[in-house]
Order: sequence, then C-alpha cells, then structure tokens
Amino acid sequence: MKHRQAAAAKPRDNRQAAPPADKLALGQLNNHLGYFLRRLQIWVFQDFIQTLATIKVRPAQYSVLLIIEANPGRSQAAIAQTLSIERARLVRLLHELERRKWVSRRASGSDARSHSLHLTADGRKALAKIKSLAEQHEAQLAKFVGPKRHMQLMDLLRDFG
Amino acid sequence: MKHRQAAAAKPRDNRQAAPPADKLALGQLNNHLGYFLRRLQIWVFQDFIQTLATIKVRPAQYSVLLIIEANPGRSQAAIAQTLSIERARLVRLLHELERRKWVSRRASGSDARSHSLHLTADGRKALAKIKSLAEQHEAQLAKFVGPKRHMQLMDLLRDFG
DNA sequence: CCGGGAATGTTGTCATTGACAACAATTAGC
DNA sequence: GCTAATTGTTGTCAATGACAACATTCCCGG
Repeated sequence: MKHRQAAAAKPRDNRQAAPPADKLALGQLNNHLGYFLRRLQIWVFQDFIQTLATIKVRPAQYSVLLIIEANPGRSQAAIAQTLSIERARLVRLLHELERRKWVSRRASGSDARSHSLHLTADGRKALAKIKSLAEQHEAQLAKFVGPKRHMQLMDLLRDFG
Repeated sequence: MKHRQAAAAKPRDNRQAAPPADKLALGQLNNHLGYFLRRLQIWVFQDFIQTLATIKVRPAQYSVLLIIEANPGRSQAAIAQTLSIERARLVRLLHELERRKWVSRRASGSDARSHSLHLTADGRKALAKIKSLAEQHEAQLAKFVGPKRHMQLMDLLRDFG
C-alpha cells in the first residue's frame, strides 16, 4: 500500500539527478522475518523507554520488577533463568534496583548461597506508577501496529516466552 | 531437567508456599507484545549468528551487503536511512566490509561529499555463500516457529520495514 | 554571485547489553 | 567425606545505539 512511486502524480519535480526522497530496495531482506521482527522490536523498546523516561525505567528493569512481583521470594538464579538473562547481568540490574530502594535481597533460610528477592514498599508504589505508564505504552503500540494486528501478533508470539 | 517433585507421587499440600522446581509466573509481562517480540528476535539473531559463524557475518553486516547489492552506487546516507542505522555506525560497518574486500567506496561523480557504494567481485562471491547460509537460517527459523506461523508473522510484520 | 545553512562522511565518546571466565562460599550427590 | 555442581559476584570484551563535533561540499535565498 505504499510504494509505487507516483511519477505522474506530482507535476513538478525538484530535480532529477539524485532524488533523495525515494526509497531503496530491500532485496533479499524482504524474505527475512528477523529483519522485520527487529525493526518493530526497536520501535517498541524506543517507545517504551520514551514513555517511561520521566521515571527512568528501562525494559529490562521493568521485566525484573514484574517477575519479582509475581514471584516474591525467589532466587536470582530462578529469575535470571525465567527471563533468559545471565546471572551476572541480573546482579547488576538488581544492584541498581536496590540502590533505588525498590527491591530487597534477603538471605534465604534454606540455602545460604541464594538470596530471596522482594519488592519494598517503595518498590510496590513505584511499580504501580510504572505499570500505568507501561500500559500507556502498550496502547500506543497497539495504535501503531493496529489493534487487530496487535492482538494477532500477541497470539502468534506468546508461545515463545 | 529433573522433576523430583513427581517422585513422591501426590502427597498433600501442593497448595501453598513455594513450588520450587517449576517455572515462574510472568505476571503482567504476559500483556506486553514487546517482551515476546524481543524473545523471538533474540532467538532469530542468535541462530543467524551461529549459522553464519564459519564466515563471521553478523546481521547488520548482512543487511548492508543486501542493500548495496539491491541498490548499487548509492550513498552511505541513503543506505543508513533505509536501514535506520546512524551514518556514524555505517561508517564503521563499511570500514570492516572494505577491509574484507567485499565493498568498495568510489567517489560519486555528482556530489564530491558522498561515496558511491558497490560490491566487489569478491563481495559478490562471498554474498552468494552468505545468502545460502542465510536461507538455511531462515529455514531453521520457519521450523522453529512453525511454517504456518512463520508466514503469518511475515505478513503481519512486513509493513514495518 | 555570495554567504549562511544543510548535507555528507568521519572520529570520538558514552551507555546499554550480551557473552565469558574466574572465584569464594555453599550445597548436593555418591 | 569428597568431589562436583550451584549461587552470587566481579572483571573483561565485543556489538550496538546515541550524541557531539568537525571539515568538505552542496544548496538556496537574496
């Protein structure tokens, strides 16, 4: 619904040598799902980051907060595995979330190696606000891709979580 | 890998506190398209990188090669805009592709500021091999998500390129 | 024709993210 | 009891995206 450069539509044309406005061909890129997947994914993250810019929460932090909220008391290893991020990376994410007083690491009673993760009162309060902004983001995304397509994509992709 | 919980058959209290070995809940993450989008996208890129590991070509390099192939003679700015990468980043990508003798930057006849990008003979030869590996990757991806879903996703996402 | 503003390629940083390796403390399995 | 695995941690390294600044060169209004 977009290409087909309207050569006859516009009577006047700026110049001719280097039409800077026309789009380049994608070639074989058109046959790679990963390319389009990535483009949309970048749009999504950018919108998320922007929508939550006031509170400075990035997607990775948000996902950690949600998982802790839904699974209080679990270990870092369990959360890292669920989100498919490295334990080493989660350590640094938690370091920041703890600095913000949103998350607390308690010693686990049963295993002296592991920590038990919980939201603090501050964390729960902040998360409420964060969630509402995230919902706003999701609404913007649904508008961007179209509500119907948004739902279809959700259905098609949900299995890979 | 073990579900040791099943060893004791069905004892009592499976109702309360902590079911240890099972998966954590995703909570609100279930309502965010971006989360699933990203998970699949990561799988795709990882498979791509692995499949093309022997020739050491990453997705970004591949996309640049394809765009140059499909649009020989265009400027760096045009290609950067098409792929939505920064000019500064494309400079470094091309630096590497030139070092590998796959791409050549010629002076543009009409604009002394810009370069005209082309594949070299080596580049065309390498790209042939790269494309065949990329096709293999795409086949693996189709198998992973299911051929039907692969097609549906392609149709749903193609508009955002 | 000129001068200011834009475009182009380039370099330099910086922050985020993902991958690895190594390590101490602790637990689990045999 | 001893060895192997797990957990949290730190230290790097590479890839990527975002910005800023810059020298050239082009463009356009006056």
